[in-house]
Amino acid sequence: MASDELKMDLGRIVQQTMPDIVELRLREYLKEKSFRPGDPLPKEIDLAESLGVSRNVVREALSRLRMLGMVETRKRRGMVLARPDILSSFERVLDPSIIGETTLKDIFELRLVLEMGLAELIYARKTKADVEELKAIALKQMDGKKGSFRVKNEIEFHGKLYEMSGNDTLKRFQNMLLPIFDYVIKTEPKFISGKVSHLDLAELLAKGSKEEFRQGMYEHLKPHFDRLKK
Amino acid sequence: MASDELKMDLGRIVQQTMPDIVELRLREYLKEKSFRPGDPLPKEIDLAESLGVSRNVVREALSRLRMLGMVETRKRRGMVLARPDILSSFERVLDPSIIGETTLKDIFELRLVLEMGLAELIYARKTKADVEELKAIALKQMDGKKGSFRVKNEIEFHGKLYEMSGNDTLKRFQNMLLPIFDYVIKTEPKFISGKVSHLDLAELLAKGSKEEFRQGMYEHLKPHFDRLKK
DNA sequence: TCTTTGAATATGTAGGACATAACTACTATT
DNA sequence: AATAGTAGTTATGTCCTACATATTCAAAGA
Repeated sequence: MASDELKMDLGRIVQQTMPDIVELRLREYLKEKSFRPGDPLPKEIDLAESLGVSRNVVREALSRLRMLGMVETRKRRGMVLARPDILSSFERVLDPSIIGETTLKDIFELRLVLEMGLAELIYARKTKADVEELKAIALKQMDGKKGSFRVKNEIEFHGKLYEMSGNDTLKRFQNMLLPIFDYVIKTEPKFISGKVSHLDLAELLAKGSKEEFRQGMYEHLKPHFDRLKK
Repeated sequence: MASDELKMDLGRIVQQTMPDIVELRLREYLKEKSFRPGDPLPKEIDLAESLGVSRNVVREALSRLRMLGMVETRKRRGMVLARPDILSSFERVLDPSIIGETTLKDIFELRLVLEMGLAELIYARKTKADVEELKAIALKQMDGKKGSFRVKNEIEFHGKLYEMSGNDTLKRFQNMLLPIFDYVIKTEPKFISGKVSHLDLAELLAKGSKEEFRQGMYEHLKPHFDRLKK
């Protein structure tokens, strides 16, 4: 029996299957020929013949590209290159119960980094209406007692901050990271919150400087920062 | 002829193909039964029979999951649930020539946000050796004249910063965003650099506070921040 | 000119066949 | 008895054929 160490050192010989290869070749092909979204692709049979594989194999590869949103197919008309949504592929894989411990930690840290850097975009784009809305969200929290409400409100508040960044991709990204945070929070011994509340942050955003706001955010997230390991 | 706007508003009715449905059902199935990495999956024929579809359809769906690294298959032994690498799926889709203009801009902004927030992790984990190495990289730049070297050195410097974050996922993420930045830079009228140089940043990191470093980073990236649109 | 009808075509799905690798159990050899 | 070799079994990998279905295109009809 091979030791785990040996396994680690040598790695596993992963034999490429035909669909793997075809997927790669197709990707190269699209890049080489600099296909643009909307351009039509050769039909399956031609691809199969050119590559010297069965139509089955080509279809498996195409199925992958279709999943990623790179190609769209319609009957009779054939296939066209499409513009993939970069986040939807990400979403498929983001399952906290499958992701490893280390990656989970990395992603949680990523959130901290994002929220500290977010101040730049927020201060470049925030409007009065935004700040008012944020304040309203923060105020709602004062009434809420139940834990489930707290979590929901937490998400709403921070979500609003991302929204204020004016960066849609970022906002969506945060949105799909939520289950991860949720998972991490749940595995924490207890819910710890920093000295700076949501309302404090909203006030800072209304009247304070970018640096003051960031400092406030740091304090708000401090319990998490304190747990960062060297 | 339908206008592009109308198309955008209504979206296209995308008819779900069988592999689409099967992929979804399999994903649900794995979640419901709370499969863990290493657990064996039923064999293809059984899946096909249970779902009432041909083995072909099941294989297309499985091929997708295999691509994402969610399942691994070995002959005779069957399939097992695996731990997907969350970034590899991302990588497949990150082609600047295909991604839309807006998303491209969003991603570039994401970089700015990351580098501003990165200070937190860097200051929590940096070592003397790291700082020295960073300084060495910054010094190399002084000699270089050619543009290609400048870009390479630029990447090396910022890459080192991500590395110092001690967050592997983040570092890899940055690495795969590089082609995007490259693309954005190339479409810029000219290469503009801020007042604060790499060497300045390295010095700040050695002697300055976290806030000073972040301020330096802001100045370094200032040309980009100035171009942020409301 | 507009509508309708039908043929043509590329993808979608099914099902069967066989190759191949890997596991099992058994056999033979020292 | 321990090891090496052998044959059989099994699930995946690949190929092939057939047909359904949607969509386009063009010809026929009003």
